[in-house]
Amino acid sequence: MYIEHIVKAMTSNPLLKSAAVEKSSHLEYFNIAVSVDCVIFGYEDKELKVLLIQSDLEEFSGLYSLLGDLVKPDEDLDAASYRVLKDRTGLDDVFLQQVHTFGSVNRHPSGRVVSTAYYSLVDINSHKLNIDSNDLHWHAVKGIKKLAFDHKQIIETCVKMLREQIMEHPIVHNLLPEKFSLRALQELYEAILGTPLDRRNFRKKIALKSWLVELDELEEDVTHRPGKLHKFKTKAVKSSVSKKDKNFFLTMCT
Amino acid sequence: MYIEHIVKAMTSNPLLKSAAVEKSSHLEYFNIAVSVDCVIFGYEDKELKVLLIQSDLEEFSGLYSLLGDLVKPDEDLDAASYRVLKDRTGLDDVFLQQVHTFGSVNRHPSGRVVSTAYYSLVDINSHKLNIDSNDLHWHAVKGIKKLAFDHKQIIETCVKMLREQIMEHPIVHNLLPEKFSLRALQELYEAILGTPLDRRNFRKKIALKSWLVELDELEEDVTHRPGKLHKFKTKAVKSSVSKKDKNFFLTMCT
DNA sequence: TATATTTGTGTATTGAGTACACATTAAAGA
DNA sequence: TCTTTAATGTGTACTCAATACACAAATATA
Repeated sequence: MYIEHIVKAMTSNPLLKSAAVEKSSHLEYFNIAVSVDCVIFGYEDKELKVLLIQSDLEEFSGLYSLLGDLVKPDEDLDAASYRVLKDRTGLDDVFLQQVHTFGSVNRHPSGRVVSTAYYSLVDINSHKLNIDSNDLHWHAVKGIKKLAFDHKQIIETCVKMLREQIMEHPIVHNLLPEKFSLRALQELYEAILGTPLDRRNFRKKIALKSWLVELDELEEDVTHRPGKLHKFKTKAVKSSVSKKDKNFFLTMCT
Repeated sequence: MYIEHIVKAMTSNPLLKSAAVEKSSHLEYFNIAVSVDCVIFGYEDKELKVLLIQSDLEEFSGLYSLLGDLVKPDEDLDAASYRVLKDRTGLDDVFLQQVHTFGSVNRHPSGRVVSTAYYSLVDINSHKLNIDSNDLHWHAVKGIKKLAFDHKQIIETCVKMLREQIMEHPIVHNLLPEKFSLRALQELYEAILGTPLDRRNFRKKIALKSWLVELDELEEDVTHRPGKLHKFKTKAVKSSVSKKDKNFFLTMCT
């Protein structure tokens, strides 16, 4: 993994070592690397998945880690996360949301790295998706046990954020094909929330959002009564990408 | 301001400059400084205030900025924010909440600094509060115009977060004296939310939270009918400090 | 044509959010 | 001490969202 190579290279760099030892110099304050980690969620087989890569750090041999990289000196923090996403998946028309910054001293075994976590939702079956390495794999979030670094905690934090946001914004639109049944949408919500939902109440709630349009088409290849297909309104999807104002708290007493 | 001195010192450091120029070296990735900025809120004269310091950067002469500092190589990110708070105010028993990390390339004129913002609520009139410098002043949030760096945006982001959280958690407890009237509490909420509230509905809503105990004492020194005094339950206050689980989103259909 | 499986729909209940008005209390001043 | 002033303290009606829950209609398959 790129970031790990670099860190290894740096911590063995005599210039840096001497700088770190030279306590009276203010240079020591630059001896912290800044990185981004992307929690890229997908959805397959009725499970929420996350894209992980085999760690190539000795300390974490056999473990997986998130996709991340050091931020370049002339690169905005947000831009770094888009670059990682683009480089790793070929996707660049997806929203990325900053979640939290992790900065424990010992979170990285090879040196001090402060990392900002972003999450994103991508279509595992998109034709645009282009996984660039055999080391990359989709893992069911539920089945994740031990990961490199503090990446398990990062994923947990992002899942929490994701759960908070899916009822407010139609961000899940690219976890499904363009046309989908309400059942498929409900299964997706259940997978993300990790809890079963009542069908009638779920439909009522979704209808209230007016995110969807009902099509004049039916599911095919199902062994039972087919459901009507739906798709997201382009308007709703756009607003989910740009809308950052969470003023749902303004449900205050007036 | 400490952070600004250091950054000035570093960007004039020939060692660093050569490292930044040496593009083939991975050392360049350490040429990003990591800092924290604390948005320390207070409450006085029925206004939400924030603690600012006069900037000593030439570029920002005459402007105020937030309290911040570079993170030390052996210091957790969260610990750095507590250190800044403690050094600047003498307070160390206050919660600090991470809000967002700001990482635009050009946000700092003297060099690349990625900064994580935290917010905190402190009692302006606490006897423990010990403002260590004459350059430090409380400013009404509403009246803030131009600040150094992107600090105005940082404050806006933190105010947004604060507004979201005050109805979920009793975090405002140290913006008021131990004993206070419901009117005083309401004025505080109005100041934070920037909107008037209905008295009866506010009381109903607060009562529902069971954060308060009603005392057998009345306000004094008021020129009208005195209200009953209240205080926060210690239990409620403790949970506001530790509680990080925002599962209010679990109001999902079951 | 019977069976299995899923779709599609509605109502009753509860609780929160909101709008809104009047009697009570204490202090201050005439 | 009586009147004025300015705030406290309280309850009801309406709307809307959240929830629990059941049955008829549609399709595929055997």
